[in-house]
Amino acid sequence: MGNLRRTHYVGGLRLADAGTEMTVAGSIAKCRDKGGIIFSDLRDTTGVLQMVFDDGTDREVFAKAQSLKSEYVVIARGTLRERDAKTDKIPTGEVELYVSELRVLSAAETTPFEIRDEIKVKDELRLKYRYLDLRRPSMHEPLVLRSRICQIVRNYFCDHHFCEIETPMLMKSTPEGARDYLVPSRVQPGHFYALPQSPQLYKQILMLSGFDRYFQIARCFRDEDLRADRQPEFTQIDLEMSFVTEDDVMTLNEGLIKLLWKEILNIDLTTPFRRIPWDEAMARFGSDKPDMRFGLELMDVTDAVRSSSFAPFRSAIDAGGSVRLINCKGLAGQLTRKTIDKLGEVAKTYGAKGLAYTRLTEEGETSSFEKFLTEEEKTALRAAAGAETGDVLLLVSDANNTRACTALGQVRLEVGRRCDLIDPGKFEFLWVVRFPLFEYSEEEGRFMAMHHPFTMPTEDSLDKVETDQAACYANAYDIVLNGVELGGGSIRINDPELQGRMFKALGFTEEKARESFGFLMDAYRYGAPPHGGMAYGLDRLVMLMLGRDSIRDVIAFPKVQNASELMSGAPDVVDAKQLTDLRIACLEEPQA
RNA sequence: GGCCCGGUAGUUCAGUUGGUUAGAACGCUAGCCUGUCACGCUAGAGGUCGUGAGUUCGAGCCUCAUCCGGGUCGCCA
Repeated sequence: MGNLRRTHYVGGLRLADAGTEMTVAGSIAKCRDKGGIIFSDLRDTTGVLQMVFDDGTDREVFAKAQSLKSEYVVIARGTLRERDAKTDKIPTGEVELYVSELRVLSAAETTPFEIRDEIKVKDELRLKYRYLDLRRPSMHEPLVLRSRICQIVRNYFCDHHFCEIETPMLMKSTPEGARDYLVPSRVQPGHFYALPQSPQLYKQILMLSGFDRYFQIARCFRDEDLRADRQPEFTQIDLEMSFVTEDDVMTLNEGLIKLLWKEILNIDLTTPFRRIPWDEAMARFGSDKPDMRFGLELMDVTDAVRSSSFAPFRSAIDAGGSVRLINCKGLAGQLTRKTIDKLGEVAKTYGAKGLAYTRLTEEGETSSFEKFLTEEEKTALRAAAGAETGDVLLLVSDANNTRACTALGQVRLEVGRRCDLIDPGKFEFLWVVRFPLFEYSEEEGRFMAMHHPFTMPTEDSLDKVETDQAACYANAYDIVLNGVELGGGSIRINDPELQGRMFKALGFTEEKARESFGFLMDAYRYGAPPHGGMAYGLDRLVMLMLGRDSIRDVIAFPKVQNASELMSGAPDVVDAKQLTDLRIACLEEPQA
């Protein structure tokens, strides 16, 4: 850099700074060589500034400017001045740097793709050259904002008497839950650590250690298949509090969300957020994370068609199931036969047998099932639905009520998207509360913990833990934003006797429980304050705040669908020696 | 593990019923241009059509397999 040292970042330079002598540094975003005058855009981490060279410029400097190409790294000194021709396309558009000294610090080969926001490039290529992709402002900004968000989170919790504590990344593998990433122990051959799926057990222990309030921005690992909003490693904002109720946890966290939205987006949110029991969320929206930005609520119309001979309804009702309906008000124009067929595919994807419909248009009505109904049933159904000309009724029947609701809930979302019912600028928060304590697993043939095995049952469920697991509810809560689960938590069991009953209800033998969670059960014997907490998916939080639709946009080096990282090429084979040290043999030859 | 979509210049894409020399835009290279900002003008270079096999006189196009990427169901306490 010679004698040049940066004095200014470019992003904040305005007309008021004109006349200032300064030195800036960054990369060349674009050159416009007009012959006698050269414009060159300089990009640093804060923004873009135009540099100018003309016949008043030192000849040697002008020659250097002619040689500039995209992505060359430079440092330049000059005087900031008002532009002759201003632009409002960039924030610094009223000023430019009239350069008197220029140094090329690093030349650059032609990049595999242009470093501009407007261009479309395949994800595969962008991820292989992630360092180039991250130079683009639209990829750069989310990470800068993510850092600010973390700072606000830290300050908020510290201000509220939380203690930030790091918990181990190498821990004991636990049953239940997601598949663990395993790490072999060299000093104890055949023994393995697991990477944490969450700091859950440690944070509960910290409450027993008397820290009263804990938080951590913690990396978590789950060896499961990826999605647009799921990465094998991700970050949680994790917190736990002693001597609190469900309400205390929710209120404190509403404060955090309100602060974040104000500081980052300058949006005033209204708190408290609404709270909806899980049963109601499922019945009205067919989801435990309902998107509340639009209506189209589900209705239970089982009674209207209870004696119907329509076979799908008949079999669902006879098996103790139900018939659910949404009335797509005034959408008959948009929901053509073809579109309804597509919606039927959606319903089937989520386990429904099909999607029944009635389309009421000016020209007449078409229905896939009403010919099987009596006039009375038809009238009752339409009355229940509040059906009018222009409406489309969509129905799912299933022996399993949750499945019926879930499938129709997904249809609801698809109708919302297709018919443009969702305002993308809206932020609709809610808490889903009173989750079921257990969930029946067809695969395991037993009840499993819906949240985790340390979740406190609700008062009215305490006596049913062993006897009626399907009717038990939990002091658990999820915070939901625009149809996405942002985070969740619960009040924990702090009574060893109740914890024992829970393990038993979950089908753990005494030995199995002891083997897996013995240290935790022991810890609770020495005095445990009542406590509860929650954890946010930080990546999803940042994604939603910035209006992105993939979690990858807010993670510096994300992994692709087969869990590899395309830039570095992880995972990769290792030396035979490394495996020998660990006493590990491969059952399958790795592919070259 | 299942289903759906995609892979053609550096990039994004087009490519007819299977037929001669595979096109466009942007980028790149060279030249010109003193107020551009998606700068403009002129010229030029640039292709194992993801990979392998098959059908055919002939394959970017059809068939099979395989690899890679995306979405999704299962899965994710």
